[in-house]
Amino acid sequence: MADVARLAGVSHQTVSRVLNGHPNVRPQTREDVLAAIRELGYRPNAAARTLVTGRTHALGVISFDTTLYGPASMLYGIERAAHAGYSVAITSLPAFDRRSMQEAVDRFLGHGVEGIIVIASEMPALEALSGVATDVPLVAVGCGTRAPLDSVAIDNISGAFQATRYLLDLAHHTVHYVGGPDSTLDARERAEGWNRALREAGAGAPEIVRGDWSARSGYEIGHQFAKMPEVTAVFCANDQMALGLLRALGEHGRQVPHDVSVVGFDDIPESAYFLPPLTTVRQDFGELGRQALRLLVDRICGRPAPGARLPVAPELIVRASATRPRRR
Amino acid sequence: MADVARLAGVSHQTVSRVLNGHPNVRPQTREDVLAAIRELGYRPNAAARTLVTGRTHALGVISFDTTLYGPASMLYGIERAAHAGYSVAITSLPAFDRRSMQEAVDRFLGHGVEGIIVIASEMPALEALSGVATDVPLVAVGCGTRAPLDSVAIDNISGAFQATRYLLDLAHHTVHYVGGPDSTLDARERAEGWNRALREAGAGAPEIVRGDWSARSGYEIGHQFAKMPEVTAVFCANDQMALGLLRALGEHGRQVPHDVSVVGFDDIPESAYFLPPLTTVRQDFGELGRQALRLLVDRICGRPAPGARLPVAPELIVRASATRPRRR
DNA sequence: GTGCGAGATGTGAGCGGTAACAATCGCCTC
DNA sequence: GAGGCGATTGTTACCGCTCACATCTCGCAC
Repeated sequence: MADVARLAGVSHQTVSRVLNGHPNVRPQTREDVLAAIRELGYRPNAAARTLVTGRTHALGVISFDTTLYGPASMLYGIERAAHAGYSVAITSLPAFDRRSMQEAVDRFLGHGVEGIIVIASEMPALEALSGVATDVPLVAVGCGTRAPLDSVAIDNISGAFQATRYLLDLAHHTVHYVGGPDSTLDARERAEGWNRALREAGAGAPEIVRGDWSARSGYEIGHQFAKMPEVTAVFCANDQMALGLLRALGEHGRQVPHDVSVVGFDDIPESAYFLPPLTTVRQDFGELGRQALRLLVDRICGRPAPGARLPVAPELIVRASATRPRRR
Repeated sequence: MADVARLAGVSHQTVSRVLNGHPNVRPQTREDVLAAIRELGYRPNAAARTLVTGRTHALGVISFDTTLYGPASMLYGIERAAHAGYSVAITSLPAFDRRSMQEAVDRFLGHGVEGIIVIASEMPALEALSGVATDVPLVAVGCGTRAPLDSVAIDNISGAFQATRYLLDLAHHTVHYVGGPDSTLDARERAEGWNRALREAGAGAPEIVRGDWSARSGYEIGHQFAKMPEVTAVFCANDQMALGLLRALGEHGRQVPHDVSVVGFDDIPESAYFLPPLTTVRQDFGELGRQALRLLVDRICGRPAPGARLPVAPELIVRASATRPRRR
C-alpha cells in the first residue's frame, strides 16, 4: 500500500480512501491511485482490514450431509445469494451430537465468521445449537418450522396434507406413511400433515413406518408393504424412499399406480424419470437458501426480523405414480 | 490477550507461547495461562494472527453446480479432509467463461485463501484457469486426466472401457454411447475408452449422441434409441442420463435388459433402485476429494508432487440392467 | 565462588490497513 | 481584507498478534 501511495504521489491514507470509495477524493487523484494499483497489481490485505474494522465478511454454513440433494441445493442457494458481499465457508458434521455441533461452531468462530447458517432438521442438532453460546447471529434452514431459533423452512404440514388429501380424493380408503427418522422435525411435521388430512377425511391412520431417507430404506419398507394387500396408497417423506419403494413393489408384481399409488416429497430432478414418473411435493430448496441468507444478513446488520419464516409454499406435482384404486 | 496475561500474571508473549504450543514454557505457567483463558472465554483473533504470520489456513473450492451428486460428493470429501487445519470456502460459477472464473479466483484471493481446488470438467473453465495468474497453488479435481494443471481424477478411459467391454462380452454387436457435453474432459475421455473397447473387439462405432448429464436429456435420447431396433446396448456417461433412458425405453415398450442393455457411470446411491437396477461404473468421489485436498496441501507446503493423479480405479458394478441380447 | 549455558520470561517493533484528527487550500461572505 | 467553511490531503495512533532479541534465573562444572 505504501508502494502504491508512493507511485501515485499521495499518502497511504488517500489510497485507503480510494479503495473504500470515500467521497472526498479529487477525481484526478482517484485516477492516479487506481492507475498505480493496476500497475503494481496491488491487492488489499483482508486480514489487516479485518483487524481494524472488525468485519470479516465471512459466513459459515454447517450441514450434515451435503451429498443429499436437499442440503446441497440449499447450500447452493445460500452461496449464490452471498456472492454479493460475503464469502461462505462450510463444514459438515460427522454426527449430530452436541459436541460436534459445538466444535463446528467454534471452528467458525475461530475463523471469525459474522454469522452461521445451519442446514439440519435433526432435533439433537438443533437443540445442541440452542445451548451453544454464540456471539454471532445464527439461523437454521430446512429444519421444519418449529426449530428453537431463527429459521427458514417450508410448510411441511401443508405439503404433507396436500399429498395425503390428493390420494384420499382419489378414493383411497387410507394412506400409509413412510416417514424419515423420528428425530427430524421435517419428518415429524410431515407426519402431522398426513395425519391431519386423514382425520379430516375420517380415515383411519395406519401405523407410521420409518426409513432413513435413503432409497435402500424405502426398498426394505416396500417389501413389507408388498405383502399387505390393504396398502393401496403410500405417501413417502422423500423421493429417494419412494424410489426404493417403487422398485420393491415392482419386484413383488404390484403395479404402480394400479395396485398401489405412491406420492413422494421434494421433487428431486430425477423424480420425473422414475418408473412411473413420481407424483410428489415440490419444495424450492434454492429459494429456501436465499431466504436464509437474507435473514442472516438482516440479523448481522442488526435488523430485527420475525422468527420463523415460511417463504415458499410447497406444491403438489402430479405425475403418473398415483391414481384411483383398482376397486373400492 | 492482555487481559489474559494480566490475569495469569505473565506477559502477553507467554500467553502467545502457550497458545502456539511453544516448548519452553514451565508447566505451571502453562496451566495458569490456560486457566485464565478459560475464565475469560478468550479466543485468539484470527485476523491479527494472519496479519503477522501471513497464513490464513483457508482454502477455496470453485465448483459449477454443487447440486449434482458428483461435485457435491467431492466437495464433501474435500471438506471433511480439510477439517484438520483448514477452513473451506466455496463459490459456484454462474458460467464457464474466463471472466467468471477469474472473478471467482479473485474473490478467493481477496479473502486470502492459501490454495484453490476447482471441481470442473469443462474445458473452457480449465483453460480459463491456466490463464489466471495466481499466487497460490491450484488443483483441479474430477476433471479428466488431461487437465492443463495439477489434478486428481479417476481413470475415465478405463471405466468406460470396462463398461463397454462388459457389454461386448455379453455378445452385443456394438454399444451405443450417450455422452456428456463435448466440452467436458470427462465425457471425452469416456468416449475414448468406449471407442477403444469397440476397436479392440472389431466392432463398429455408432455415432456418439450427447446429452447434458440430466435425466431429461437421457429421456430424449431414449426416445430416439427406442425407434432404432439395432440398438441393443447403451453405455451412458452418467447414471442420471441412464435413468431417463430407462424411462423412455420403457414407454416405448422396449424391455431393459431383454431388448436393450444399459450401463451407466458414477454409481449414485439411487442407481441400485432403478427399474431395473443399474449396472454402472462406480467412482469414489469422496476419495477423489480427499486426494485433491492432499495434493493441494502438499503444494501449499511447497512439497513438489507429480502432476496428474489417478488415485482410485473405477469399478464396474454389475446389476440387472444389462444382459445378453435376445438373439444374435 | 565464579562463569556459563540453557531454559523461562519479558520488551519492543511491526504486520497492513482504517479511524480520528490536523493541516492545507480555495473560495465565499460580509 | 479577514474570517470561516468545506473539500482534499496528510499524520498519527492503534487493531491483536508473533517475531527477534534482551533479560533473568538457575544448576552445574571447574
